[in-house]
Amino acid sequence: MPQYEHVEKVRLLVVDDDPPIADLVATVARYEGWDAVTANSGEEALRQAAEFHPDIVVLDLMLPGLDGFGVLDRLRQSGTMVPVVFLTARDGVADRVAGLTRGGDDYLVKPFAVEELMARLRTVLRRSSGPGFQRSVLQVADLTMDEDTREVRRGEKLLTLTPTEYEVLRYLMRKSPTVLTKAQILDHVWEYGFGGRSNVVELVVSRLRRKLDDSGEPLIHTVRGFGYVLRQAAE
Amino acid sequence: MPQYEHVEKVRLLVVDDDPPIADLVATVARYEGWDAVTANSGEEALRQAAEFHPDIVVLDLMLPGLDGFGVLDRLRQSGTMVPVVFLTARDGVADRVAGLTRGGDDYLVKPFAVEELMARLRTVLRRSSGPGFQRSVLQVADLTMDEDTREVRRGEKLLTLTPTEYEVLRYLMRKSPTVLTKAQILDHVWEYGFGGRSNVVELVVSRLRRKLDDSGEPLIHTVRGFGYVLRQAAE
DNA sequence: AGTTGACCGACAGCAAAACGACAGCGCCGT
DNA sequence: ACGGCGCTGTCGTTTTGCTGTCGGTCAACT
Repeated sequence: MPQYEHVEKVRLLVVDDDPPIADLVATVARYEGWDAVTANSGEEALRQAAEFHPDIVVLDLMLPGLDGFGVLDRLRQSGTMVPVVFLTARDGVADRVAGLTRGGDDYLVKPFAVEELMARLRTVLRRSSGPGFQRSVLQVADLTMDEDTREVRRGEKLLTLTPTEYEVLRYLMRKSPTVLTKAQILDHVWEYGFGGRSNVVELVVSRLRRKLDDSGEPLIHTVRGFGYVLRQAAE
Repeated sequence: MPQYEHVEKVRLLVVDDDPPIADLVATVARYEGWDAVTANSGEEALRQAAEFHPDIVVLDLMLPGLDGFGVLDRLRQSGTMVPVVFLTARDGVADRVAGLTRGGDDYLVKPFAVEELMARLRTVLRRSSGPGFQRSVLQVADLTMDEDTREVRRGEKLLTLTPTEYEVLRYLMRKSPTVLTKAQILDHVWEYGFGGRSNVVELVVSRLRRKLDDSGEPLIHTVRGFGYVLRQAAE
């Protein structure tokens, strides 16, 4: 079931001065089976990095005192090549971030969706773990999703999905054949702090169905009173 | 038989300003062999959390004084990652609930059914107790129920159950081979405060029988004048 | 054979889900 | 800076199918 396999648990360090955010990320990561620790300041981050030896770091750029850039410099000075995914405010330092993402690192704008962050983390890990990294292709029945090229196919047929549709489908595919509630989908795929009603989930599912269930048997099933599943219909 | 196994008893803190509700939940939990304490205000909840060190918390969001969100914040600030299942009024704070299932927590709308609550608690515990959590599959004779995929099978044959049927069957399976009275089933599977003390249970059992006893020997047996059991017929 | 409890078909009310239509917004190209 | 287009989410309507009530029939125990 898991797409990315480590022999050992992935070790994640989350650095954000807003404890709820740091905990949120750490919690979600632990649910994926990772080891996660948090730091709420740049200084603490350096301490944790030295002790914990993370495989990957989520680093907020906007930190009081020693900021994200500072943390990054010090990390690199100490010789560690640990990959980093940056977090930045929307209108923050977007241009300066661009230069940071060369080494296989990545960045995300706040507020983000947790599934999006986890996907980026998995991608960065995959790319940075040795040279011969392989593609990540999700598959459920005759539906495939290539996370590198963002190509989605039902059988041979190429589907054109909007960003939201893509994210919802990825979540459904990743969790398949587990049944997900609308609240779970909403909470994982939409940005934290999104106020909208779970009605949007129905809508996106409806649009997804039109695109992918058009050709062939339905793959997205409604579990009335509970939620949705993506799976091949069992007999 | 139990899906989630603690070496020690599960420690549950129930927070609700309505004492009957809090006691109801605590009582059911104790009946399952858990340790349970109650708190009727946010302040008391924090005190209890500090003293009792629960493994999981049931937290009503609508509390006088320090409300559920406040309690949650304080809990998290104090560094405890204890998982929480929230209770909310139907048209109350349903919108503000967005984001709560993201960290692995869950929520339930009042009035709820006790078995539903217990099931959610077990799920959350299972998922948050370390990595590599396994599926929860109930089995009685050749009848299986996967609580993640909600797939129910009699032998190979896949059954399609409505939500109520599913809940009644889960309760029967979980308690098998104990005989349950209709009142017990009604009290556990239907929302507390459900008015119709009619023959709904008979009806649902009847519908269940048609779906699952159709193929093979009957598994649901009537104990006339008392109730129902789910078990393989004893010769 | 009578009495009581259980079973279950039929129906109606209702809640959840599907979806069409529209409006706001951001993004992009010019 | 402006205009256009496509994406997203809201609203409201339609559709679906679950749920519980009623009441007649059946089975079991006395």
